[in-house]
Amino acid sequence: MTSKSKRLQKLEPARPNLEDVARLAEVSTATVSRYFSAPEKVRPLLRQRVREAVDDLGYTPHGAARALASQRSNTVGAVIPTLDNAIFAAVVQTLQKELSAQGQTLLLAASDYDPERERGQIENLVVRGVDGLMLTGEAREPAVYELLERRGIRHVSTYVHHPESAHPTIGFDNRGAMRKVVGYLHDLGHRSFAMIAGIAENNDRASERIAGVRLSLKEKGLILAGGRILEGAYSIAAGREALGRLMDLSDRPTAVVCGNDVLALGALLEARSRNLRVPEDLSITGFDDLDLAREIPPGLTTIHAPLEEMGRRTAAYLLQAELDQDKVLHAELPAELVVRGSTAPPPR
Amino acid sequence: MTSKSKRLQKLEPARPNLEDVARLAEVSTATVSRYFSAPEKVRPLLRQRVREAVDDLGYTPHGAARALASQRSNTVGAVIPTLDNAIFAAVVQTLQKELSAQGQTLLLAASDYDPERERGQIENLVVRGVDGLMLTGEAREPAVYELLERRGIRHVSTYVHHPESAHPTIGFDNRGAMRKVVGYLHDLGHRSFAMIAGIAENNDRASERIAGVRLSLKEKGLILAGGRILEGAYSIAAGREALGRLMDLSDRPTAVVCGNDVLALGALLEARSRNLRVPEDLSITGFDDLDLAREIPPGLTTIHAPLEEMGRRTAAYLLQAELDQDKVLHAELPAELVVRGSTAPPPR
DNA sequence: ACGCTTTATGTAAGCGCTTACATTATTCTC
DNA sequence: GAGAATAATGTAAGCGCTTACATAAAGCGT
Repeated sequence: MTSKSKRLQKLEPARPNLEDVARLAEVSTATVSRYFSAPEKVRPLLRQRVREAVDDLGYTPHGAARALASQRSNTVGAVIPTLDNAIFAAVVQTLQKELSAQGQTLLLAASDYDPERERGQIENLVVRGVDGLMLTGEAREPAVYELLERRGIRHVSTYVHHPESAHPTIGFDNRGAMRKVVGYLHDLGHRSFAMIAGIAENNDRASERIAGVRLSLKEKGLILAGGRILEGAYSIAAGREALGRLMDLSDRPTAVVCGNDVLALGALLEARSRNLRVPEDLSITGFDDLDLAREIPPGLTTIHAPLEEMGRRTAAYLLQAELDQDKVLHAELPAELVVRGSTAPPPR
Repeated sequence: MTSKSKRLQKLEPARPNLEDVARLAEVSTATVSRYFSAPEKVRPLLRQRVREAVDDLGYTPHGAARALASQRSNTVGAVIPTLDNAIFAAVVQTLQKELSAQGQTLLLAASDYDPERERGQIENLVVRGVDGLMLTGEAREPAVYELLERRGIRHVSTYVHHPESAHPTIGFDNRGAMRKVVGYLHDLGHRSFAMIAGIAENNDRASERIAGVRLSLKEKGLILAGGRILEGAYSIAAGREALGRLMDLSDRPTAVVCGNDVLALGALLEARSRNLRVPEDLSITGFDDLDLAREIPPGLTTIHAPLEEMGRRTAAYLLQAELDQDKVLHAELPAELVVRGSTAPPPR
């Protein structure tokens, strides 16, 4: 008497379910279920019958029902700031591939660098029942981590390495990497520095990079004055504009350290359009090592961010069967300096 | 007597469910359910009680249960070739934003330009119960569309405009756009053309772009000989290499039409490193209009692909409540020629 | 205050699957 | 070939929610 049985079958070809398959194959629903989740447990003869019934009916399992009954979603979430930046796109790309190779699916959300929105996205993914969650950076309210822990959802902060943190991290040492950059430039003889940074607010990677530059300059007895550290969105235009402002200073820096390759690229292009020679007149460095860094003349000296490896490790961690309960994962991936043509000793 | 009730509550803080909330708030489960899906239907007093119970227990709805009971997942899927290419990343980014503004979540999959894998990804998303699906291009086996139709899953092919197709499309006219490019170059006086294309196999966008160039040259009485059309992966390196080969030809082209901006960028860089002047010695065009196209000197003449609009329209279409049953959507978005510095009349 | 409509709440039947446990068939062991 | 051990099935109880429908409460016109 349900609305379903009332109508003629021809009018309602209703999505077939496990029971329909079971009936047609003359087995129980349990067997059909096993056919999908553990085929080796069902006798070849029945396996064959089930297979035929499935094909006949065009049956497809119902993911939500499966998730509800089994309490597993085979779904992993990722919250990144934006896909507009290749470094996030690359990691998501790898993550997606690895997950999909293991029969998992990726739920993706972008926060646009807004902590409120990020929190909403995370909560949403929790509701969707993700089994694991990749986060970008580690700076967020404790309440968020509490939720994740209460629900027992495995999670990991990426793009950072915080060995002392209570939450797992997979990434690299942003400060340390900038130290390498500054050390290298200092060794070349540079004493007049400036930095074009990403926007530090709500972005621990950006602020750690700034801190890295600040601190290592300090160690060398140098100070990064207020006007010599400019923050901008990660865009070529922002890089251009910032370099323009630095070059308009009466006391021009000889080395400009950029928070990422996109800013550095903007700086490079602006320098060129001002007829400044890079690296003879001015050294410029980036961070990330995008494809373009290698290709664009004169080649951008930068830090190589191990994006693929990060994606792979993240996938592996989130899918790992057993977790060492007493030890929080802190995987440090190497972020090495790649010297190319955009750096040289300062002009006399 | 279930394993749950056997244990002490302290040992098992078990995820609270609707019933727990209902009990604590002294209302029925239906009311709690309504509190979430239609709060205006529950009296303020009860609303308050429910809210408190939810907070007290730290309750979070269970997405799979919800999806199962309501037969809606509030989830939309997208299958793209790869995120490594900014044009897909940009659309996914917009799509994600728009969906998330409507309380929907994005399930993402990448096919790596492999039809088999794409099919698997689509099937997987269907199992996951996506309410809608964004596809890239339109070339795929009929069986895939049949599945989608049988399950009543709304879907749309993007990056193409095929007004005659039985499946909805939202995109631009790849052939027509290339016509504009060729027409423009021809008007400038070019008669010797070459093309650096993306790999056409399994990629209707790439092959339509090739066809567009071929056909419009033909209309002008010109032929694109075999050796003058090179296919390569969408990478700077491939663009470089291809331009190198073209320039090694005895009969060099004066205009090189590229299948996308990345290839064009490679071509541009290679030209520069060969001391060829662009556009004086050689005109180069791209397709997509990435940020970089505007920034890189001398500025890349290219086709502007309306990526944001495509993402927005796709989201709108997939979320639309009612669909006009008798009319298949074919939204053509404008793909205009953007003239910049990389093109000029051919050298004498 | 009375019936009538409108609005708010509760009851309970599923949604389609998984899986513990019971039952039955098969394979060994000697 | 009997009995034990093992493997293959089946039975049925949920998983946590939504929603049609029944019921109760509130509002309203006169």
